[in-house]
This record gives sequence, structure tokens and C-alpha cells, in this order.
Amino acid sequence: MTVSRVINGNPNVSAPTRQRVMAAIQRMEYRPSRSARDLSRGRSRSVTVMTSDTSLYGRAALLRGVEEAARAQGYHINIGVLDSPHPAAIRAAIDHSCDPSSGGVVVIAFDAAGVRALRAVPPGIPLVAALEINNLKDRRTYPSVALDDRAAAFTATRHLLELGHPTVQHISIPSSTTSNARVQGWRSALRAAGITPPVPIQAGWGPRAAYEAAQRMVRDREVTAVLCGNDDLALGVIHALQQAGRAIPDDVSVIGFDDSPLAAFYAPPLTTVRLDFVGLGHDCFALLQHVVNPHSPRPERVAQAPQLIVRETAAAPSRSRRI
Amino acid sequence: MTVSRVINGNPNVSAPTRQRVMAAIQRMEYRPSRSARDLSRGRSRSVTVMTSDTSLYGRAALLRGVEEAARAQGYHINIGVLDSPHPAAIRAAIDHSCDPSSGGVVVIAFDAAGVRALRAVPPGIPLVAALEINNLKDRRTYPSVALDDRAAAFTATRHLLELGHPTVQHISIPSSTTSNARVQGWRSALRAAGITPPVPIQAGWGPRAAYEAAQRMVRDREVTAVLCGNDDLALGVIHALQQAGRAIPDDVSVIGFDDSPLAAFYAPPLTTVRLDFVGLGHDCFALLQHVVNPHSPRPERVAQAPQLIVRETAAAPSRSRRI
DNA sequence: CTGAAAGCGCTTACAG
DNA sequence: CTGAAAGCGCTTACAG
Repeated sequence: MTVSRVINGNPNVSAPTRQRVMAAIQRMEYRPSRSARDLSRGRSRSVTVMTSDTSLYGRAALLRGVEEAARAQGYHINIGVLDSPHPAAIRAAIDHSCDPSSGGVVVIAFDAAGVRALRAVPPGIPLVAALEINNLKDRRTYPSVALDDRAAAFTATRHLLELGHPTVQHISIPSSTTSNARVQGWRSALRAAGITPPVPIQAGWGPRAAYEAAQRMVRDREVTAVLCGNDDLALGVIHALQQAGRAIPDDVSVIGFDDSPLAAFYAPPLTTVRLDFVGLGHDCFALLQHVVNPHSPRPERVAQAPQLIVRETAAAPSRSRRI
Repeated sequence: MTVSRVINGNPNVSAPTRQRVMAAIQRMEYRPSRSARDLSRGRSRSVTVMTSDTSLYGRAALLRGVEEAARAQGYHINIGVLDSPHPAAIRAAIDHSCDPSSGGVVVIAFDAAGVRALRAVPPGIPLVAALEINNLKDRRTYPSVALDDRAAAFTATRHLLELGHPTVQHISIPSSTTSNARVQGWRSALRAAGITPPVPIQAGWGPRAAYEAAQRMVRDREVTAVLCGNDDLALGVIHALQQAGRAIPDDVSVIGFDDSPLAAFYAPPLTTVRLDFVGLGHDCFALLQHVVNPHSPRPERVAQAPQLIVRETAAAPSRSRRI
């Protein structure tokens, strides 16, 4: 009835009737039913974001970004958690999350589970992906956004090289495809300086994995600089290093990735490269709106470029050590 | 039609027709519409969790717990973010999140915004709250779960006292009501030992707030032990302490709260008290199911009791210092 | 065991 | 500017 019009702000309602309707709504504490509205409109005003482990900083920040942007437009956020990269788990997550009348889905494809889920999303539902920048295949296939991790790693590595380190080791996060963008950037900075890249040490996502992966490297007195795949890994590496009696940054320099909220308070405060995941989340949502309504203007990207944040874990190699 | 029966696993379908239906579903990639199902059932199979800042460890872990439990039962999670404790913002969040046909809402009321939202939830929608244990008022009013923060703080404080510290300072997180449960536990441990509690230092939720709040305390050579409202605060306090030239734990002992994933890798590794937020999340969901269906057996609580995790930031006060 | 009918609470043309 | 009608895609009694 007319109620629908006033709730949806349709101008074709006279002031008096609008008043009466509003009053009635107040009085009976009427709340519209979301499912009924969604059903009749054929498309719901909620978007689901599919992601693995939401406690990792990057995912959490990106999720927050899309939530903020979505809420500003009156949209809701569902979360679809990817527990494992196994096909059965992926299918279950897809079945769970991909409603045909969904307002859209954004999948965070920073890891293997994410890209599998992305590729399993059934056609017909609005989709955007947050990708690793070097995932060319999916960038060609899906509307997507990405942060330039590769450039960021390049910059961080060059910073270490310019400080005078003969080479830089790398402890990496897992890759979403064949090769991690951060690994690529690190490698090319080394090559650009005429240095043969050592083999990167593959870790997981958390400090414990890094701590364990770094055990051997940490005893090698030749290593004076290490780039870590994220700030959590850096914490684990620093711990391993300190436990092995090596001082940061006097004996070895460490650089992280992300600039998580805790990084500035590590001991010593972590030199890292800031990644604007929240901005990227805003971009995800804006792009999703654009795919739903292709007539709308193509949204401007708001995510900031990666930025090296110089704090206290990277310094010139000490002379005494190098003798 | 019969399709509905096979999808919902109704046994009154013959094997052959079931086969045919399944085949058809496969062939046309049929996916049921969630909104239609929700509308006809009158209640949706998704629960929304309302919370402020999801990047804080406790909220994130609790959210993950309810997500896990919900997913196991085929439920979806919506998130309703509380940006500010202002009445207008609360109302907006409620309007946004409280659908009359919602499967229920769990509100994380660990702060003022949370308890306001809790109290603003309209009647008629299944509701459970995660509360501070000393929030008696709301515990009486709403089905709720809580972790025993007070006992945890008591234990941690007594640990410090038993180590030989003459007193313990406290840098606290904000309270959800008038007095924070962790503050209460700390205070009563002090009183039980015949010590007059100093005035606690009120900080925010993050390391920066703690760092700033601790500036004055840090220069006071009388302080030898401090209990922090959470692990992030502990990191900020340790940073302030170290910057002021005080060694941990030689000059001052520090204990945190939560046992976040990074705590074991702080330098030094943080002594803290582990809180089972994930388990609490499971309890939230189970209780919500019980609220929806009061005939179901009252669920057992799975959340573990708080547990002191002794690492390396708490030690006996050094004699030299005390002379 | 299977199908036809009504209804969930909205929205969207369509008449007045 | 306002109301009556049909329909969104399911589920739930109700007949066969």
C-alpha cells in the first residue's frame, strides 16, 4: 500500500498522509521484513564477503573497509568463511554463500582457498575479487582490485640494499597462485642490483610459522637483512633472531609488511610497508555497485599506494660484524 | 512442489523421484532463493552479531566462535558494526540490523556502545548478549554469557603479589558500565592482601592509548608491577617502559590479558591470562538456539575458564632496585 | 508418496 | 496522490 511508498521515500505522497503513516509506524513499532522486500525486489541489499581466516590483519581490515562502504549505502554484510582449500569445503562455502538473489559477493583471494572459491562462484551473481596483483589470470577474468604488493616489496628491498646490505633474505607468506607478489618484488629488486636472489623461506601466516621457518637462517652469521611477508611474520622472525643472540637492527635488519596497528610498538618499532586494506575494501564495494549497475560511472579508486614506514628495525650493517 | 521436499530432506519421497529431482537440480544449476525460504518460514537462518571494532582481538575471536558454531548448523552470519556510542548511531545500527524475521542477534556488549545497542534491541527478536561478568543489570534481563574476567584479574594480580611486589598498578580498558570487571578483580586481590589499591589508569583499547596513558607512571621508580587490561595495552606499556630505560621484567613486571596470537612473541614473551573468546562465541550461538527453541535442552557451556599463562614479563622485583 | 492451493510481506506496474 | 491486484519463490497444511 501507500506505506511502502513512504518507507521508500517515494515523493508521490501528500504530506498529511505521510504524517499519518509515520505516526502509525511509530505507534505499532512496525519494522519492514527484509526477506519480503528482498524477495519482491529480486535482489537483496546485502553482500557477502568470502574470506579465509578473518583474524589476519589484512583480511580483517579489508572486511572492515567493505563493511564501512556497504553500510554507508544501506547494505548489509554477510561473512562466508573459507576454512580450508579442499574442494569439498570450497563447495560447501559456495553453497552456503552464493544465493542467487544475493546483492553480490566479494571474495578475498589472497590465498589458494580464496582463488578456488572465486573460480567456483556460479555465474549470474555480481562478483568482485580482491586479488594478488600478480594473479594475471583472474585479473583478466573478474572485476577486481589489488594492492601493488610487488612494488612495495621492491621498495622495501631496495631500502635495505641502499643501507649497504650485501643481500636480503625473505621469509614469505603463502601464495595465492604460483608465486607470491611480494616474493617477485623482492626478487626483482635484488636482480636490479645485480644480486642473485637466495631461495626464499616459505612460512605460513602467523608468527609461530615464521619463528620455526627462520630457525636455520637465524644462525647464519652471513645474513644481515631480512624482508618478512607480513608484520606477524616479522615478529616471529625477530623473536627467533633475538633468541639466537642477534641484535636488531645492529646485527640484522628486518622489514615487515602491512603496518598493522601493533607494528609501531614492537621492540624495536618495526620498519614496514603500509598497505591500505581498508581503502581497498571501499574500492571492492564501489566496484561491486558498478558491476550491478554498469550505467553508473566507473568508481575512482581510493586505496592509497603502499608506503614504506621507516622505524627502527632497519639500519646499515654494522662494520664489526662484517669483518 | 516435491522439489522442496527433496531439498529439505523430507523422507516422504520415493527414491526414483528423488533421483529425478536431483538430476534436474544439477542440470539447471538450480539454487534455492534464500529470501523466499526465509519469507515463507517466517524466520531466517541467519544471525547478526552486533559489535564495535571488529579488529580488536576479543571481538574478532568471539565473532569467529559464533561464526563457526552457526555455520555448523547451516546458519549465516551478518555483522552489524557499532561505530559510536551516540544514540543516533545506535539507533541506525539497530534499524539496520534488527529485522523482525531475523534468526536472532547476539550483541557483544563489552563496551558502552555494546550495552546501549543491547538495550535498544526491539522485543520479539531472539537475543543473546556477551556481557562483562559484573554487568549484573543486563545479566538479569537478557540471556547471556560471560567470561570470568574478574577472577582472571584476581589471579594475575595475586601472581604478581606472590612474586614479592609491594603493589600492582593497573592500566585499564574502558568499561561497559560503571566499573570494569578486570579492575574489580585487580582491586580485590590487592585488598585481600591488605593493600590499598592505587587509582587505575584509564586507557583505550589499543597500544597507542596505553603508551600515552602510561607516560607518567613509567617514570615513577616505585612502580615494579603493572597489570594491563589487554595484550595490546601491554605492548604499549612495555614500549613506554623500555623507552624510559626500564627493563622488563628486571625493573618492572607486566601482565596482559587475552593471550592474543602475538603475545607469545612479544619481546619479552608476555605473561598474560588466556580468555576463551572462541568458546564463548560457540556458547552464544548455542544459547541463541535455545532461546529460539526453549524446548531444546539447555546447552552446556564450552568456554574454558581463564588461565594464567606464565611467560617472561613477570618476575620477582629485583633487590637492587628496591634499595 | 505426490500435487494443487494458499500465504509469507513486501514492491511494482496499473487504474482510478 | 492513492488503492487494488498480481507476483517474487519458497513452505506448509490439505487433498488425493
